[in-house]
Amino acid sequence: MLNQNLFDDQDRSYQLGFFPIHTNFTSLPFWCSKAFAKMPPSLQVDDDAPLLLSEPVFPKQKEDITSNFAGSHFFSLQKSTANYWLNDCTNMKRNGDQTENLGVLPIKMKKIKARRKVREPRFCFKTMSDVDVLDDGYKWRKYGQKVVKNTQHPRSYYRCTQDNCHVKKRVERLSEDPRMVITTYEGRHIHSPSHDEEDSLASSQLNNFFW
DNA sequence: CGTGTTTGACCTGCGC
DNA sequence: GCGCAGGTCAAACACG
Repeated sequence: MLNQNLFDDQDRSYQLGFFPIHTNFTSLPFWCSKAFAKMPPSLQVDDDAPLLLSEPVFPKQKEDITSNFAGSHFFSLQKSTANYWLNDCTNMKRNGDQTENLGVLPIKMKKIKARRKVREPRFCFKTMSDVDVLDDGYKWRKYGQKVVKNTQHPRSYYRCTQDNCHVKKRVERLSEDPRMVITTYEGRHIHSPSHDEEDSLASSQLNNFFW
């Protein structure tokens, strides 16, 4: 298994996702639902600080880790039964056909608050963009739009168009700064990005690895 | 005609 | 239990 060292059956932990972050970032991605967990103070997002992430990039090939993301910080988010872990995978490198994590720095987060209902994992990105819907390689169908209280801009709801894939995303603009787009992903894709279908077979395992 | 968007109605979770 | 707000549905509509 590619990232075997990130799985722990005894602790029932599993990978939630990876965050390649370019060097010009001014804040870390944050776990969207504050009810789930809170980042440790050193990683908390300051709402008053300028928030800028490069567009969320989802590497399709493992070579992307060492090529396209060279010089970038690269984090993985892992969930166990009781905690969230943020691993710094910046020094990940290839070793033949195997990819291994080097210099992984697990950061233990606060205990997860018990929830009444189990939800799919969510990831939230704040991106400075003129367009609302960022190209993440997947095909989405809009199924709703809602004006959220105390906000000027409507929130749009999208579903992945792939059969049997139940991933959803919400897109809204920050009321304090309309230049910022907040994109929230919910769930995991069970397929490769739509523009990458020709090598979906070869990358299917990788896709599970990354998302 | 097929596909995607719009939008009002309806459903559901949550706080009080 | 009630009311509010967020999330979803689905019919109507737009467009290529």
